[in-house]
Amino acid sequence: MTFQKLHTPSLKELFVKELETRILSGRLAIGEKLPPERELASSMEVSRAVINGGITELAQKGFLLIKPRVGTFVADYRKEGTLETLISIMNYNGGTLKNTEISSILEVRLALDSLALRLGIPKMSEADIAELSKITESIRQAADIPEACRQAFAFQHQLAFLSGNTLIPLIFKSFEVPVATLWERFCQLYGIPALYENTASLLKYIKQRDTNGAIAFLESYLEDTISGNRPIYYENQ
Amino acid sequence: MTFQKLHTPSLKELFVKELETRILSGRLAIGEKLPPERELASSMEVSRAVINGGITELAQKGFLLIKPRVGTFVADYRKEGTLETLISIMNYNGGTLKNTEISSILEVRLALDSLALRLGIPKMSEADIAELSKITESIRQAADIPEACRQAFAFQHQLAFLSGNTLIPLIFKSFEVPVATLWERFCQLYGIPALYENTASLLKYIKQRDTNGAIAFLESYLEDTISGNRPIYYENQ
DNA sequence: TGTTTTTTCTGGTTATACCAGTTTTAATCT
DNA sequence: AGATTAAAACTGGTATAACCAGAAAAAACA
Repeated sequence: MTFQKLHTPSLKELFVKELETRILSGRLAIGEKLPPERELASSMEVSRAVINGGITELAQKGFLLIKPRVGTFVADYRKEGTLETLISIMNYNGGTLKNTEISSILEVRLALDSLALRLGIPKMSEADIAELSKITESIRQAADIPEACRQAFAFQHQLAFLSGNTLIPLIFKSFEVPVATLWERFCQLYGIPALYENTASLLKYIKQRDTNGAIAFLESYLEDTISGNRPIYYENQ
Repeated sequence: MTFQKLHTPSLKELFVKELETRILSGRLAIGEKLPPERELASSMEVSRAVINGGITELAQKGFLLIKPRVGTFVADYRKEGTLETLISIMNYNGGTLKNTEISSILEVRLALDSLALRLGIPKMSEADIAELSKITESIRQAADIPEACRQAFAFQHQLAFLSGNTLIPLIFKSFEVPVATLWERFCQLYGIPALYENTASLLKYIKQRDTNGAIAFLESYLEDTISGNRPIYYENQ
C-alpha cells in the first residue's frame, strides 16, 4: 500500500469546495444571487481576496456568473458545464462515478480511440511504435496501481497525439481525472497484469498495422467493460 | 451588420493575454521560471492581486505550473493543455484556425455526433424531436450569422443531450468557441440557408428513425466540408 | 568536508482603501 | 401626484502594505 503526500487545502480551495457542494446539492439554487464578496468574507471569516479568487475560479468552471458591479449568480451548470464541471461533480460524489457516467466515458473513449487508431496507424513511424512499446513496458513494471494508471493514460495520450488530430489529446487531457478513476477501479478488480495485457494486445495490432483489428479489439474489450463482464484477454496470458 | 457592445478589458485580462502571447510565441520557453509576483507587479506597474489572479487563471488553462513557495513555471501546454488551451491558441491566431485544426474539429465532431445519433435516435420521444424541430426553425429565422450559429450549436448540444451520454454535451460545450468559429466561416461561405438545409436534412433522418442514414449523411456532409468542397445539399433545396 | 543553523525568497493570506459602473433612494420640478 | 433628475448606497475591480510559513540558498559550525 502506498501513501501519497498529504495536502493541506488552502482557504481558497476550501471555499471553492464549499460552494461547489452547496450548488451541486441544490442548497444554492440556479439563478440565485450570491451575497456580496464583502459579506461572504466577513461571515466566513476570510479575506476578500480569498472570496474574489474563489468566485473567479468557480466562474471559470461554469458554476457562477459574475456580473461586475451587479452581483454574482449561480449558473446552470447542467447547461453551461464543461469537462471541468464533471470533475467537480465527481469529487462531490466522493471520487466515485455513477454507472451512467462510467458507460458514458467508455462510449466516448471508444469513439475517440477508434478515430485515433484509424488516423494514426497508417502514418506511424517505427520510432513512434517504439515509444508506445516503451510505455507498455512501463505498465508492466509499474510498482503500484496509480503508477500503472498513469502509464496507461500516457499510452492513450501518446496514441491520441500520434493520430495527427490536434483535438483528441486535448479532450483526453481534459477528462484525465475521471478516466484515471476508471482505470484504478479496473486494476482493483482485475489487477495490473490485465491492464498490461490489454494494452499489449492493442499494441500488437498496431505493430501489424491492422487498423480494423485494433478497433475491433478495442470495441470488444471496452464493451465487455461497459457491460461489466470480466475482460477475457486476461486469461490469454 | 450588427455591432456588439464594446468591452473594456480589465488589467488581469491584459496580463493574461500578454503572457499567453509570450508563451505561444515561444518568447517564454517551456520550463522557464517566471519572475516572482512582486517583481512582475512592480515592472508591469500593476498590483500583486492582478498578477496573482492572472497567474492562477493561466495555471488553470494549462499554461503555467504554480509551485507554492518555490516559483511559477511555464508548463508544456502541448502536453498539459486542455480544450481551454485550444481556445487561447485560437485567440492568439487572431480568431482563426489553421487547416489542421479545422480538420481535427470536424473529425472529432463526426465521431461524437455519430455516437450521439446512434445512442439517441432509438430512444428519442416525439417531444424530443419536436424540440429539435423548433431549434431547426430558429436557424432558418435567424436574423444574422452569429444568431444562426448559436442555434446550430443549440441543435448539436440538444442532440448530444438526447443521446443519454452525459459526457458528449460537456465535450461540445468545452469547445463551443472553436466550433462556433467554424460555423461562422461556413455561413460566410455558403450562407445561412445552407446551414439550415443541412440541419433540416439531418432532422429528416432522425424523424424517420434512420440511424444509419443520418450517420451516412453526416459523414458525407462533414467530409465534403473537410475537403473544402461546397456541400452539395444546398442545391437540393 | 559534512552537518546544522540562519537568512532569503516565494506564493498564500490579511487588512484597508479607493475607483467606477449599477441600482436604489431621495429630492426636485412640472 | 407623477415624472424627471440628482444624490446615495451597493458591488466587483484594483491598489498598497504587511505578515505567514514552507522551500531553497547561504552561512556558520563541527
